[in-house]
Amino acid sequence: MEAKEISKAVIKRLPRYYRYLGELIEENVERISSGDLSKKMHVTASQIRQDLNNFGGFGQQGYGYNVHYLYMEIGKILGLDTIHPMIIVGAGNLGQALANYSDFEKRGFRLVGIFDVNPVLEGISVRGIGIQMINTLPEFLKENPVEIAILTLPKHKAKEMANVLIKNGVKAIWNFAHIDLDAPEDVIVENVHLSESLMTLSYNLSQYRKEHVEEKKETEN
Amino acid sequence: MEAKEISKAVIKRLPRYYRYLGELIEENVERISSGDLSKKMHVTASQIRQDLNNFGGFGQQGYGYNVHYLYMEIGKILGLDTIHPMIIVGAGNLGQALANYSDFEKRGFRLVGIFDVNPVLEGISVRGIGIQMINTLPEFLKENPVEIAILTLPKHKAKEMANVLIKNGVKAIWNFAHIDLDAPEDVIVENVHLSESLMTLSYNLSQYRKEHVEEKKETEN
DNA sequence: TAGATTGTTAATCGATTAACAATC
DNA sequence: TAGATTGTTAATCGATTAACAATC
Repeated sequence: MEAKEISKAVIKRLPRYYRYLGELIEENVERISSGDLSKKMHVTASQIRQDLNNFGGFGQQGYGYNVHYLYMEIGKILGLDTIHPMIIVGAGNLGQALANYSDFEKRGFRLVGIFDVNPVLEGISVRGIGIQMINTLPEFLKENPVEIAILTLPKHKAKEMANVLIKNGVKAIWNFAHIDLDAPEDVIVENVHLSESLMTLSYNLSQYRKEHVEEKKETEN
Repeated sequence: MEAKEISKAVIKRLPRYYRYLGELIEENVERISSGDLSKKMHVTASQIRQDLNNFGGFGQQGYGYNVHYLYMEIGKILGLDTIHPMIIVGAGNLGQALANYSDFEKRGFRLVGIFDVNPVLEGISVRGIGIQMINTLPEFLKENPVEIAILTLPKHKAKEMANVLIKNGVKAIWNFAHIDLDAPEDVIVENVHLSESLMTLSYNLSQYRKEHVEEKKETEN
């Protein structure tokens, strides 16, 4: 049985399904059809059924999908049924903001350490976790199982520290630095490039304006 | 002359080209061919040429692309040649982290106000800008031109405030709240759903493990 | 001019949507 | 059983890659 590769596009949509299903649970909705869900989410029913069927038949003909069951199943697919020990590397504003993000904990992402290069920050406690100096990191990784490292260091330091993380067995890096890390293929890298997101917004803004300056031309047609 | 719609996929790649070109400028590289750039960026040369030709012929046969010229042109396409006045709505950890992000300023994104609902924060200054109470926002928007609002409020407050922003003429929302805003089509919304990004990482991590637990099966083939 | 490399058309590949038989 | 809705195959659409003539 070949492990059929699931496309990145599908995977990116899973968390959004998960979110909507969570909301439906809060509203005490017990079942939903792909048709109804598609209206809520502004996607096609076909896409929902195709996406889900990559992972198995979660629905039932004539009935639809059981909301709670589907929620749990997608949770499992996303790996939210296990605890993921996590460290933050870079305790600046963004690092600290993420440390304070209690939602992650709920989903099994457990913060176990915070590290920085700046001695001024040493010992300062964020959400009960003291900031440690980065030279203690290799030892820490030997003694504590860590799956995910959140990399919130400025870009000139990020590349170097990424290598330390990888060398010491971290299996995934959530990268907020504005660089492309070149990690071996057994290390997962997920990038959050905020400035690129803002530029995309800026593009759309500029584009919209251009189109509407040209509204006069439309009247000629 | 019809305004041919440019695909979202292309637009998302533009900031990355921009970033690599910026690096090339720092390395004093004057020109580059699509072939060489493709190796650096791990994409196909074909894609680079196709992408760029959506916006015009920036290169020259037999020569390649002038790095500085292309950098400037992509900057213009992304709207980085103009100033975008910007406010932050939600002065929690993330809001403050973004306020402290000096890189945005360099690209023309100028922070002109910070707002929150929490009276404890009133008057506290972040990067020289005092946090204001959110009820002063409509008046502020009347007196100050604001293009972009960064929405870093918890989700239950975010929807409501998004409506206030839209009603008062904000043209774009950079949304960090875990909800889908339904804005009119003349308001640009760019979402940064951090928890969804982390779930994608978690999926890839779990998936990788599953595949490598099954490595034993591979030996049977 | 000859060599290099673009701009662009054509071919391929993958993702989305539509359709419908299977089935609860 | 009849109606509803899935799971899945087939059709369409769009994006990526390959190829090459145009041209610097």
